[in-house]
Amino acid sequence: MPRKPNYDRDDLIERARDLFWQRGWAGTSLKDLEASLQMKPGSFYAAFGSKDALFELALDRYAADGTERMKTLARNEGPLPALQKFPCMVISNDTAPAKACMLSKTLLELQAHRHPLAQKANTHLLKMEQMFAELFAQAQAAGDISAGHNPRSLARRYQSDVLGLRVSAEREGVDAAAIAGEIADGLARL
Amino acid sequence: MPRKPNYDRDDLIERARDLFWQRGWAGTSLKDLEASLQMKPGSFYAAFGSKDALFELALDRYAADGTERMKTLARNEGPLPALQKFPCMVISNDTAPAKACMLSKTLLELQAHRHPLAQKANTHLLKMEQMFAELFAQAQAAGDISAGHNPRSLARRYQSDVLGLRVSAEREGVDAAAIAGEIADGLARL
DNA sequence: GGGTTTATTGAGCGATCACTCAAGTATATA
DNA sequence: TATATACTTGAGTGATCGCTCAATAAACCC
Repeated sequence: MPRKPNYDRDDLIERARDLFWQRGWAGTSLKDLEASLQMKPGSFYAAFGSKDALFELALDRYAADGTERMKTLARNEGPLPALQKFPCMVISNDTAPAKACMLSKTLLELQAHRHPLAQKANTHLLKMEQMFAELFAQAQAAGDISAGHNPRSLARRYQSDVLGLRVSAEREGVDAAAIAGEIADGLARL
Repeated sequence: MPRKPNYDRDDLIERARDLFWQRGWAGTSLKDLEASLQMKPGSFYAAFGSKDALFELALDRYAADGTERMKTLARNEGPLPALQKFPCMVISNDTAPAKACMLSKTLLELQAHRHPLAQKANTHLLKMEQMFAELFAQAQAAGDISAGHNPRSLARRYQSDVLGLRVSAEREGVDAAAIAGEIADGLARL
């Protein structure tokens, strides 16, 4: 004999992700969340338990979306073209709340406090790196990249470059698209 | 007929820089600063005016130190070796409060709020980029790097890579030294 | 040493933080 | 329709935020 909530939970998590992604953990207050999610404190805490718990859901959602976008790209265009297009893609989305990666923002903000969410971000970054490594291995198997390289090393460097690109894209007066192009060109020469 | 302060202002700024660098703007409270600087609120505000004002001094100090370290390196070893050794240097300093760049941390944390300190970080990053461009131009003039490249483009890419490296160095389980080595190797092939 | 000037102290300011809970409201089943 | 079971509301919690200021202490000039 229950009563259904009058909101879409996934939609709320998505809106929370956008807020947290853009403003960070400390930079997003419950007042901000209440305004964006159109929820009063009581509903908020009944639905999510705490600000941290919602942030974790948002982080999981962010990582899952990123992984899925990359895998879709690889399925449609092949491993190497996907790796080449991904950098440009992540900084070109003007509707996204930020250019920088939410995982790296979370890591940089909370790592010093040894906050569990920083550990969570760390884990997601590692999974992303492993996905990149698989794509590099597939590109090697397809003969698109020389087999002499270690896929895990390539992935480590690639991810580092993309994180740098996305920090640079957050700056003003920097042609991030040019950097993305250089990263793509670099992959073609491997 | 004044009374001298019983502290060394530069030393206080340095300690504040370390705190802000490690914990970020929102992550560093006045209580933290009071404890680290050994100052009561009254003295703190008499000396610095506000938390933001001290953060700005700390940011200026951080940028000046980084610039000086790089210029010293270039004076002692030449432009190209300096550019090659810098990435390894910034992530190897175990006494530093953090691996990541304070300017990029500040940018990522405060850019969304259009906080003046984010603009300040932006400006410092641009000056650093210009310094890198000068070093690339000098390396080209010395014949160490092919003259075909645009020094400003090289600097833009180099800085992006170093920022990415320093984010990666903040993670656990990532061999950042290996990435630094790859960046250095890449410069040798230009 | 007296007088002036400045540094230091620390209790406490209003605002905001994340969060709670009792009361009220809507929806399902019986 | 009656009742049980959620969900929603919003005033209000203690804690902490950045910061103020009147009182006190110390160092300088004469």
